[in-house]
Amino acid sequence: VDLDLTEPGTVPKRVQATPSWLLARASARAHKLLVEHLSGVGVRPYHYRLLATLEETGQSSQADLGRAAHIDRSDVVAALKELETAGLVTRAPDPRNRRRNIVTLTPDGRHRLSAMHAALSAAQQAILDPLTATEQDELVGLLTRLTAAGQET
Amino acid sequence: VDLDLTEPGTVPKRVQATPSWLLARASARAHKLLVEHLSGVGVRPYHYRLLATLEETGQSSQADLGRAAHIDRSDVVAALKELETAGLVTRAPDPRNRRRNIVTLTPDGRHRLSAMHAALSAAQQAILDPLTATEQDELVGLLTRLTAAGQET
DNA sequence: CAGATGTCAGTAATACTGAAATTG
DNA sequence: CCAATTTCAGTACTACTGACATCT
Repeated sequence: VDLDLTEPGTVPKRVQATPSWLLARASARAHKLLVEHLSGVGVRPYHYRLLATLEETGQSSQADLGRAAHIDRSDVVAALKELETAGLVTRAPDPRNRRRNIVTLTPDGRHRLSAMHAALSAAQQAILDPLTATEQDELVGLLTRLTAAGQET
Repeated sequence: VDLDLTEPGTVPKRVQATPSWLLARASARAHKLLVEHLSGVGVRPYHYRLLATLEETGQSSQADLGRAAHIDRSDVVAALKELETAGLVTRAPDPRNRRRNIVTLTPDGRHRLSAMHAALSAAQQAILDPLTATEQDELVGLLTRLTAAGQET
């Protein structure tokens, strides 16, 4: 490919230093690295977020899962269907509230989660690699403040 | 069972502080704000990048435009078609190289660009609003280093 | 011939909207 | 009736791939 979207210098001057552009580029790079690392374990970011949420909170309904993992309920359906096909989770109707599905991590799903955690860590290291340890902490702090502010709106 | 969505800690602990997650959230928020501001002027980010590039570099071919604006040439085709329909640019075959189309900003396009520049500025201010001036500079600096490092991958 | 260009069709992934059916 | 849940269908934006015809 002759088009390198991570290269910063050729974009219009009015765009070049804008936070929206820098965030888009940094996020695209991070996402690419994350997808690459997770694909080695056979999952996408959506899958991992759902599985990690499930591991942390135990059984839960799809709606609760989606809220906790920050994934829209309609997207949860599709991702969960794939995870069920892959044998990483099971879904069963909740006898106490028959609108709900109880989603449960299978032993195999729990097993493979450790490899996913490792892949996540490796991806984060690759993402932050160009920065010093101090800069990494600064960036995480600033981004945390920025995203915390966007949570209510 | 009931999860509070307004609290910032709803995502799994393993994901919560990861740069990939923070960058994704921050970028999504920035993109949303940018789209909202630009939609007031009737364009999407792709359109603006192309128009701003055209204004800066003057006439150019679609391939050159795409490289300068960091947009794939196949996506340039679609966006340019929309801009031509809207009367913001014109396309004419290059007599000196008949593979190429020469893309030119129309007077109307040039006129409406100033409103787009204003929309871009407003979006950036909204994006950085939760941070102090010092933090804003820090963030831009860190993101610039991060994206500059992704050049060769 | 290789290589650039414009074009089209299609896909991937995140994110979101609207609506329907079921249940509480 | 109203609200929550699951599900499906569809859209928006970015990003990318493969292919093809044309032209240098």
